[in-house]
Amino acid sequence: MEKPIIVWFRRDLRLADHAALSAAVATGQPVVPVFVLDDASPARWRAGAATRWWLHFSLEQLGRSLAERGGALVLRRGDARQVLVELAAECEAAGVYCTRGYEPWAGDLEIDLRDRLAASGVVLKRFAGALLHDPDRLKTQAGSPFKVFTPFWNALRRVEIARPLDVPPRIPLPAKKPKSERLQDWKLLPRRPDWAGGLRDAWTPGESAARERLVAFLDDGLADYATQRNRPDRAGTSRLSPHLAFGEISVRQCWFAAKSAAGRVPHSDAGPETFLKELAWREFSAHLLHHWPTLPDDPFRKEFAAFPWRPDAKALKAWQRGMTGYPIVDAGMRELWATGWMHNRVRMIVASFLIKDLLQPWQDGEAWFWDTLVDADLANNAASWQWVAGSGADAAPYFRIFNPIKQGETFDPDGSYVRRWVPELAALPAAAIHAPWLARGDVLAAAGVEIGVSYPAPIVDHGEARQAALSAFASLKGSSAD
DNA sequence: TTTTGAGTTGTTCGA
DNA sequence: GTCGAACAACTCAAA
Repeated sequence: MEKPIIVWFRRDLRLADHAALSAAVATGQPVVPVFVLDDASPARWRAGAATRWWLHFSLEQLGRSLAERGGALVLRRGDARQVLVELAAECEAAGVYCTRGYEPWAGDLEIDLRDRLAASGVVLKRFAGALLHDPDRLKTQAGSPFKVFTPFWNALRRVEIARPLDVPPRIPLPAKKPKSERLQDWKLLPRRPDWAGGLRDAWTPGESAARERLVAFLDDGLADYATQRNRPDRAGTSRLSPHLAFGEISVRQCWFAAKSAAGRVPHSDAGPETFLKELAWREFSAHLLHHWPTLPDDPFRKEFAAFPWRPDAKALKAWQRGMTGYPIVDAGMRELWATGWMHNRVRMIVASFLIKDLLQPWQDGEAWFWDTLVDADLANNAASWQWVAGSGADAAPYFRIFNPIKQGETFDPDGSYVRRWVPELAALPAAAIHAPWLARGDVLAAAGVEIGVSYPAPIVDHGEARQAALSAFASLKGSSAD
């Protein structure tokens, strides 16, 4: 009897463009697909609550897709290294195949696993698949990793990106099927209270939904993406982020799909170009994290370690709950809480508000996003928070402080985004909705709004907060380096 | 080695 | 109302 190959699924919950799975099938040997619920990652970066919700359904889908092709997904819990060594012995596997991970702990974990498997004669093979290109092979002419996006982008578009692979038609079962735990027993879904109703309404996890989302976006989002992506009141973004975060669709599939769609939109390439650039930002963040593993915890620019934050549990709580008194900020935070996702433009606004208006450490915002986002991705999350804080690679300059009123008026001009997520302001006219505390008394009364009662008064005065932030950032200048 | 040009997403102020 | 400059230097990447 031929020895099986174990395919270790991680953040690559798909069958298409899965090099490890395709290679395993190509050996002609039986295949044992396994997912290990691994809490070996540092406690701070364990899967958050929204991530666990998504994972449940994504695994359910993956199991079904494998079964349709003759395979059977095995679920196990524990330290992945130990679990995989045991499973390999149990089913007398010849090898373990997986997609390489780039989180700070992933490399060491894979090497350790390789050594442990080798001790019992089992080979570990790692395949690329999480990114467009190998982070160790995209360097400046001087041989160092890029720290600035534009040259990174120029270099990325010059390299050849591997074409996506097809789904293997059949997944051959081993003669003796290894035991699997039951997904329900993992208790990934919330109960008492079941807060996931908004997530269920907003999302369909899984590979086939991911592919449908991509097709729908190419059809009616891509052409106008460059302008519409900034409008939280419209469906102008791709909404692919959670699917990408779980690897239900690969970034290479997205890349090539957008490129070929671009050829069909000859009048303008701004939309496709902007989308490719966004994929490149994801890539840039992943490469940064690969080369600077402390990115999620420590400021990339060391002088920011001396920043005079003013940690304040009440301010943080008001921000988390969407009770800051700034409608565009509160709308974003409530959209996040309800659906596990927030529009990209609004992410920048709420992050700028937490960091620069409330002077809360960016790590607190990062941790909240990590727990609440269905698309939580260590690299994107860390790099983006540091970008807003000004402490990151190629970051926003410190004097760039978003004005939450102006941002609301520009990107949610008729207030429909705010009305949707902050219903207590829904009856206000557009002219008043982004700064209700400035509205005339009769306008507020007619809309049934009482500032400080039915909706909070602004937690800070933006003008004053802006000045305080500018001087806080200016104070860094003198206190450099030591 | 030294030099040079450039650097995602903003806001405010004054002419 | 519109427009350009200032906001702050500094580091990066390439020539």
